[in-house]
Order: sequence, then structure tokens, then C-alpha cells
Amino acid sequence: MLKKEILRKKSDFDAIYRAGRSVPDKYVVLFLRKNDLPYSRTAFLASKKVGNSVQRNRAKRLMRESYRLNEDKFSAGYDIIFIARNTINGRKLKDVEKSMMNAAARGKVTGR
RNA sequence: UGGGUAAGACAGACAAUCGCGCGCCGCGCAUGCGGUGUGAGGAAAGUCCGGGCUCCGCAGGGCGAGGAUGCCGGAUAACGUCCGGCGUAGGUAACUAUAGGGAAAGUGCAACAGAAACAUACCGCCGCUUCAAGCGGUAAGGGUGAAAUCGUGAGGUAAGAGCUCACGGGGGCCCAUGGUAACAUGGGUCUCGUGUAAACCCCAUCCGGAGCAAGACCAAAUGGGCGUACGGCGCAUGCCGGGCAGUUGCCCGCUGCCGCCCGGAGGUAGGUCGCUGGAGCAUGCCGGCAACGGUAUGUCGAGAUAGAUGAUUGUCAGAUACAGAACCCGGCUUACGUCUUGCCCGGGUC
RNA sequence: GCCGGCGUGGCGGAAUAGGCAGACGCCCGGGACUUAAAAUCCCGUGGGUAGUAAUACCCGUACCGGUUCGACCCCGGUCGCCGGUA
Repeated sequence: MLKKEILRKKSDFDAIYRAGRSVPDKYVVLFLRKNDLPYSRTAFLASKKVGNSVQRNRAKRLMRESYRLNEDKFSAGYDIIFIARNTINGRKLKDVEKSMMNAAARGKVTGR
């Protein structure tokens, strides 16, 4: 994942939360918005509700890995925020991956 | 074999495939690509103490305020930490805990109860005047309280009282012995009424403040400010003049602009440094009961910036709790899985 | 990451140089008034045990210890919540 593909500006986050759509699922919630760029940008978040720093780190890693394994299935040109829910604790990669793809399909960002 | 107690170790390993941060090498204008090396903890946590480092303040020194610490000796860069002792408390024991200076320097407080809480006489007892009652003596007995004039026995007395004596207990002072010391043991002598300083306070020692979001450097776009280049009138939209450009070359007229550009400053977004080689780690030897110190040899073990260690499968008998570096060290405290060893108490067997 | 503050019944909030915890207001429950309700007035209101009851005892100030005769208060530690800081 290249550096330019990581969301980091507060203005970008605000734009996505304000103008984007949200798609909840069992373990993750997606916020997404078209960005008019030839590539997609992503961010992986886990709030303090998820748990301590070890649990938050693991949640983000599982989401990042799920996205990496399925990156080719996503359409380009979207800003996507992946947010972990506290139900993610103790889950395996396969569960998270399934939940993410489920949400992505309902958000209509897969295809191609 | 059951229970207890103390000390210590580890924190899954290996293989395969996919993937991540950083360093180095090669290729490439570059985004990058390939190779190779390396990559979280014993608590990384809480932020409770102590230092380094940085900025601010400060001539040097002293006094004061405020805060911290508080048996003795040692260790250390320093500490409220650690080690070895002493006293006290708990435990059958191994062992553990300990903010443990000063209450005859002063002040405050001690609710309720009780006569009285720092000086005191309610009941009682004794004596006298005397019917009750009053006056005086008394601290043995009763009663209150967390706390009330040392305990037991004898003498003594009107009744009593350390008033006197014996034994015991506490405290002050002096002496001797052991110990660097705290202190311990023994003797002599004096005297027998509080508690609280994690209440104010006194004494001794220590402390300037803020923190890596400290701080240093580079620095875009847009807007604004300054300098240079444009004058006058008007509060101002504006008006007059001047300059430049366009309108075919020139003049008038008309239109547009009053700058573009340049210089330097500030410093936002962003970036670079600070950023990891240090009171470092490992092993051996020497000194010390120990904490620790000295010395020799070897060695370099994260440095991210939305934040890098993950996923899947297999094997090992089985398998992981608490938990993720964010400037760096020394401690303390708290959370927590497994294993080893010493010691203590009890039970069984020989 | 760093720096501060707070924690008391169901709720908001008192109690403070240590001495009867829960004042006061709201909510809630019961009663009066009313045809019924609202408003108003009166009473009750932390938990447990024993008791027919009056009442008695024990535990309760986020949690765990310490100092003290005695702790919401003083001291140490833990947990949770809130705020500030680029």
C-alpha cells in the first residue's frame, strides 16, 4: 500500500463523514465516498470502545489484511474508512474478511 | 504427600506461502523495483518518585514562602529506591510488615457519656457542727469513657494516699561493657497522670519553573503586511492628472490596468533534525555478608509518524495469561500464564 | 503523549480546621381533596437481619489499605469519568 493511498487529513475525514454513505455489518462499519482520483484511499480505525491498544492494533491489522487480500475486487476511485466494532474481538481473519466483503457488496464498491 | 513461605527463569519453537517498517547494496530522472540484514515488554501499563536532555528565569550568596523526606550504617548520577542492621508488630515456624525524629518550646482538638478530659470530687468512706443538711479530709471502692493519678502484698491512718517498705512495671539522668551507630545488657539514682504532629508546629536534610506537543532548521499555495515602482482632490463608491498596453505608424478619442515583476520579513500546510551507542548489554576474574564497585574480553539489539511484527497451514504431549516502544535511563506500584529451586509446619512409610 | 480536576440514596446537590452521614430540591410510593384527574397539602423513601409492632443490631460516601478512641474529611495505592494542550 502506497503512502498516497492512506487517508490522513482531517478535511478528508470530515468530507467522508458528511457527504459519504455508511454501511454497517457485524464486525466492521464502512464509510465511503467517490474521490475522483484514479486510485482508492483508505483508513482503518478502532476506537477505545474496541479495547486496549493490543486489541485495537489487532483489529486494524485484521482489517488491513482483509483489504489487502481482496483489493482487486474493489472498484477504484473511492475513499473508504473501515471502522472496527467491539464485536471484532476474538474473531479470526476469515470472519472479518467475510464481514468486510459483505458490507462492501452492499455498499456497491465491489465489482469489476 | 498436603499446606505455607522466599528466591529465580521463560514469555512458545521450527518449517512453508503471502504481507509490513527501517538500514545497507544494486538498478532507475523519479513514483519505485530487486537483493540482503534487522524489527516490542517484564511489566512497553499507571504516570507515583528520581536523573539526563531542551527552552525560560537567574551575577554570586543569603533570608523567607511553598513542597518533600524523617531509627542507624552503607550503595547510587540521584531518589520517597535498594542492601545490611536496630526497635516494634504479626505468625507454631520458615518468614513478613513497618511515614519509626520531637508531646517538660508553644498553640489547637479530645464529640457523646461522665463530677471531672487537664486539671477534677457525683456516689461512697472518715472527721467536725449536727435532725435533714453543711464544712473539711480522702483517691482505696462504685460508675462514665477509646483514654481517669502504675500493679500485687504488707506497714501506716480518723479514713486514706508511693506516705513508707518488698517484688514487679514505665520514664528521665548518670556509669560500665559490647557495637562505627541505631541499640542491647548490667548497675546506680531520681520520679511515678494523658492521647493526637498522615492537626498547626519545632528540628535536620533536599528542592528554580516547564516539558520532546520541549526545542532547532527548511518552507509551498492563497490572502494580508513592509520596501521599491504612480501624483492631486474627496469621508467614500468616485473625480482630475500621469504612465503602460491595445485600437495599422503618429496625434486626438475610446477601452483596460495601476500593476506584472523584484527584494526582504513572518511563519501556516508540509518536511528535516531532535531520535537513539547508553549511568548500554553478555561472560569471566577480583573486592564486599549484600546492594554494588573495579577490571579484561566480546558485542551493537526497534526508531515508526494515523503509527511498522500480521495471516493461513503443518509438526512438537499440550499451549498462552497480562499486554504494544512513541525522547532516553534508574526505581516504585498495579495486571498476569507456566516452570524450577531452597526453607518451614503437618501426615504416611522404611 | 503530556498536564489538571472530580467520584455521597433513583437524580441534582449539602454535610469540612476529624465527632449522630444523607440537609434542601426533584422523582417515586401512600393518604387527604376531586365524579375522575391536574395542582395543592400531609406522611414515607440507602441496604440487610431479628421482631406483630415500637425498635434494636450490622453494613453503607467508587474500590483496597493505613493514621486515629473515632475518617465522606488526613495519608498511600487502584478503578472509572470529565476537561485542557498541537
